[in-house]
Amino acid sequence: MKNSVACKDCPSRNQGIFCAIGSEELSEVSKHKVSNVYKKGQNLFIQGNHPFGIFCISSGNIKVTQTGADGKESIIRIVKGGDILGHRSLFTSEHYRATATAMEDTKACFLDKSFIMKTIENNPSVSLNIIEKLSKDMGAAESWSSSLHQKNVRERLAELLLLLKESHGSQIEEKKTMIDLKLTREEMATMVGTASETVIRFISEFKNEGIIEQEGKKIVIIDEEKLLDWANLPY
Amino acid sequence: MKNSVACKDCPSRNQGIFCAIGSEELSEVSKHKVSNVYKKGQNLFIQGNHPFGIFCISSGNIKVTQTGADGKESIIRIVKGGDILGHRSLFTSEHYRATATAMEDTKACFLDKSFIMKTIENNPSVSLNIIEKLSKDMGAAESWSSSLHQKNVRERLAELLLLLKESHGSQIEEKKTMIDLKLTREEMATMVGTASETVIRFISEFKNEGIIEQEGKKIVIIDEEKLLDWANLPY
DNA sequence: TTAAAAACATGATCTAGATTATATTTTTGC
DNA sequence: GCAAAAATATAATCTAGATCATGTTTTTAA
Repeated sequence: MKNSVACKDCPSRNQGIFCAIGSEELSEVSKHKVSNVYKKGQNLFIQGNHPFGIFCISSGNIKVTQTGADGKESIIRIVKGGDILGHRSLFTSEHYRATATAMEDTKACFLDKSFIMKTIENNPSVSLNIIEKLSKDMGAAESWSSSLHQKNVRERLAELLLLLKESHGSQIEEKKTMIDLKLTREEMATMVGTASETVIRFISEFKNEGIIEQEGKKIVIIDEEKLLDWANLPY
Repeated sequence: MKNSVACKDCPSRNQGIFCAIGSEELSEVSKHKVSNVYKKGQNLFIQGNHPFGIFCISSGNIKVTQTGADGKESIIRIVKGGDILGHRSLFTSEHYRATATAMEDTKACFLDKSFIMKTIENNPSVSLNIIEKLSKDMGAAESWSSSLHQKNVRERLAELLLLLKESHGSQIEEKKTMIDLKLTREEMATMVGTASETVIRFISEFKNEGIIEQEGKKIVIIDEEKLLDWANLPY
């Protein structure tokens, strides 16, 4: 409860699902929330556990991973400040299907189920925002799924970099956009569905071809055009 | 408008998102709906078009396909009677990302956007049902996506048959469940992400091993245990 | 600061499954 | 009812990318 900031002063306030509710209602949310800080590597929730509410991320990036039968991990989503987390399992009354891990030090607030449900029922704007968010995520998941079918690794990797640019990019100078995420090649491999060696190989190729460069642990896109070509996107 | 049945008499009434609303409100829905019949092969909507409302399927199966840059098609979902269709694109105000095609003669009702939005705002139960549905679909999409990463074709095909059994299975006798869908090997291939020849091969193997058999165009699962083994599911 | 552990890099092999080819069976339209 | 088209079947070859191996660099922790 230290580190606690009122919702109205949350850095992510106007991106979240509560962006359109009135200030009295927002202070209700504020009263009910429990703030928390997660260190890099800490889990917000674990696959198989029971959900009791949702998380509102105020800052930091969180990776959502699914572990298969053989223990292999896949990153299925990366969630950033302003997003909500854990809603899917909450609304289906299932156990968590995935594990959420802080990729860096992260601030998140927790809201319990009954309060969330009450808020949804009383605020159509909140439920519409949730519907919209789920719909967007669903579209992204399905598109990505068909990319997995139809594209080879190089194309998928190019597409991944473009998607990360959209979601986590920040322009650092004319024509240079940095992806604000520290991802290992191994982690990218689980997102693209390949071996880490293969990702290493293609990332090196992209670097040699002047498409990207490395700024410490972060990737900078310097030739988006070529990347778009390589990604072989429809429409 | 022939073939039109009141919502309260719809065969799919109690599975849909309107299952919990009052009878006066349901007759409102009934008044606003436009009923339609689609012949096998007809499209309900096409990738790239603009959505104006949602479809409530009263009977029949519909495949939702995405066409990639090279023109290759992938089936990303199969929707059956009782489900809604086209909501995702409607709520994100995007163009349709996929094409919906009747797999057999199908009855569907259309509800326009403004009416849907009004109904959601006035009926928390409807919005909760939509949230729940989207959450379920999202979970399925993400699980499947990580299966695509982590499993080989044989495992994925086994998993697909089990998923179709859940969604479209009907028990025809002790230990025999028929999948009520006429799918070609080619179509299964696009769902699993392989070549049709590969699906043909493995389906033949499953038949030889006494795991499945064919009833006309439909597949019957006769040894679910073995299929579960092969699918290599987690938990 | 320095030793151990991750992460990155690159080459050599190997294999699941794509592709190509050919034949048979089933379905469809006229 | 029959010809054409689509779907199924099976075998032979080929390749993208997995796996294995070995070395270097970077990060971490003590």
